Amino acid sequence: MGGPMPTAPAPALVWNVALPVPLPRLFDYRPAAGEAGPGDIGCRVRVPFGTRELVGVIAGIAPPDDATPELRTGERLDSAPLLQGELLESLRWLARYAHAPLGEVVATALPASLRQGEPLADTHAWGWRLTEAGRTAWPRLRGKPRRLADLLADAERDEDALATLLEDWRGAARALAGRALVERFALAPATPRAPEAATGPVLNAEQQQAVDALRAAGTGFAPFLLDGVTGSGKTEVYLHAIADCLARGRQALVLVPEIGLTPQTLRRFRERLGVPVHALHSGLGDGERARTWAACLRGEARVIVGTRSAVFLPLPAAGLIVIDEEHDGSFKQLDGIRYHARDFALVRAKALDVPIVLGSATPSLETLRNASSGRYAHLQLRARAGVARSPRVRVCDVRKRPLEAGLSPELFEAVAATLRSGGQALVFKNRRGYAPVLLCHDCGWSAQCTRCDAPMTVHAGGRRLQCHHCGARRPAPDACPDCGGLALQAQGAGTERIEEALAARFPDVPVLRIDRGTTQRRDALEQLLREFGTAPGILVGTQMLAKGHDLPNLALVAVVGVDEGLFSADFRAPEKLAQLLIQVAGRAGRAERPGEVLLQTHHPQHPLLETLLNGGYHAFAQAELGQREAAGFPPFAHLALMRAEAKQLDAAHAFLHAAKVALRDTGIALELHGPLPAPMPRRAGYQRAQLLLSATERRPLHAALDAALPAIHALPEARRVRWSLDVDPIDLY
DNA sequence: AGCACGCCGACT
DNA sequence: GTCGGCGTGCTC
Repeated sequence: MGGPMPTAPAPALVWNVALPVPLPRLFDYRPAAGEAGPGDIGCRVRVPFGTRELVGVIAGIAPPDDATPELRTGERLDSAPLLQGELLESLRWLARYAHAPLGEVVATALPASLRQGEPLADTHAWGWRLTEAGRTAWPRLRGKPRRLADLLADAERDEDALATLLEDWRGAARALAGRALVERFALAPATPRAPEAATGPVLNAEQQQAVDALRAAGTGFAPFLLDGVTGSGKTEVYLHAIADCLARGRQALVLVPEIGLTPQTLRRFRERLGVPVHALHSGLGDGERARTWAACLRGEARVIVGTRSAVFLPLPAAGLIVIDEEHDGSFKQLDGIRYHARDFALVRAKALDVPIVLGSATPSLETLRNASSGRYAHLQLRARAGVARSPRVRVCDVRKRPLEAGLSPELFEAVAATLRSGGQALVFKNRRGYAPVLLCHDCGWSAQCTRCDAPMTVHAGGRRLQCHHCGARRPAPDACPDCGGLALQAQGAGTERIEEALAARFPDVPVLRIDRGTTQRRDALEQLLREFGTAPGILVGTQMLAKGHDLPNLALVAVVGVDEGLFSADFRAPEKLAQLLIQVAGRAGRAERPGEVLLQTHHPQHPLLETLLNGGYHAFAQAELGQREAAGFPPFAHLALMRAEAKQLDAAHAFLHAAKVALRDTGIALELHGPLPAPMPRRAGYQRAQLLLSATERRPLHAALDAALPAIHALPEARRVRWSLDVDPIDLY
């Protein structure tokens, strides 16, 4: 550069660091000590960034770039890479696919403690023992500390053992540790206790064929669709495949939907596999999450059952990936980096060169198409395993019928008959609250949220209003704010009102409502269902009840909210409704007697219902794929949705318009729709608009985004809005 | 995204 | 006379 003498000699190599900031580039640092080398890639570093300090991951090493004004130094935190080989490469793939900075992708993949720079958790189990002082003092102790000390006087005990021997021992342990009478010490690497592997039921012919097919495919990358009706025993097939994987000394990862990771599921895996099974779900604390992550990285965790985020676990000895209920919507993350765990799992399986099994009774249309095109091997289980039989489905035409809380006389009668015969009934309505709308019968006024373009939902038996989109709450008015009249009426029915109506009609049996309002905590649902038992009774609930949790005495499933799903603007609504109906119907008739399903609708002749009922899910899927092809929707087109929100609608529009111009200027052929107002144009006080990108091939879509995004990031309009890009959006909302 | 710098209103 | 509003500019 000529000029004055440089202050420090330029290092031979610098670190290219991925930082958790929404800037689409890496940042260069030089090591505070020593030389940068290829072994640093995947290690975390703590670096100064502007006025603050951040933790990032070394994504590369390179000679310093002359254009970079001045280098600052960073401190390496790991002696060995945390992200190595396949995982780091897969995360790079995800960053390119989502058009997101690698640093943000890495930040979503790492557990919080690692993201903050804490050392890799140790995976030791912990034991407790008496100290010298404790040996002398314990006979003088009283109460719970005494009982703990008694146990420890016999022998050192690990924490699992203490938990079974003495309830709430931790308080006592902490108190005694404070007086230096007991101490905690590290045991060998944690091995959650595993019972002896139990043998499962004998497989039926189809299950055996599926297991054989998985075996025959070998150990390399091979995607399978395990397409099996509810109750056909998909889990047995997974268990055999996992056992084979364990026998080869490899790790197995099982992804399940958010509500699928019940204690029942875990118990079944633990009992049958005879190895420790690690669970990873949103209810876990930071510490446990970090320990599971470390146990995976060290290869100590052999089987991991987890929800969406488990797809980011390091699997140095991977042998198999299973995605249960692959169609489930909870595999798609809706904020931040919008990844789809099923799709990312496929990428990882390919990179890891291991088989992957996608299981579902109602596979997504994308997956079905991949199966029929031969990209996935298609394994089918058509028969219900064991004694269970398929339920009888009845469509109940409610046109011109008198409804009470949205329930028809036929529905009440079916519930009554079920209770008389000693069974349980489930009434399913996909709307929580008391009623979806509060309406003035005199002037037509309805309660709207002040911050969203949406009506407020009536709650608490009519006393409270709540917005399901922004969470706003206020008491329901006694008189109409517009005309002062007293003719306010709750219109329509949610689960609360249905519960009320059923409880009034059937006062002698328990009526249990299950929705987000009644089950805040993770184990609350378990607890409620346990108390509900198997005696005659009525369950009322939303989605939450569509699967999981065995209800052996469930004889009737009545679906009340069918019509809302039939006429939704969302192109995936028919698919979601069909999956829901099949899943809910699958809940009935698990025991010896066939169950009954009642669908209440104003549109008994709707093609979706006719196809689904006469031909089953696959007939529906065929028809729906035809519709998607005709309309140019996925899987026959690839979409990306650019969303923008701002206090002023103009700002959101101006940004999206500028982005559209930038995309068009790339010269790459692409369909651009918009900017359009979002389906709910105002939410939580923000005006929202969107731009839809569509192409028949994936390549031009990504090429155009790659070419245009740097300019879009730099747009002056971008500073005045909050914007995001969702590649392969799950819905257009 | 943070965070600092910078230039205009209602308070001790 | 200051505390603080959020516009805009930058981060190796």
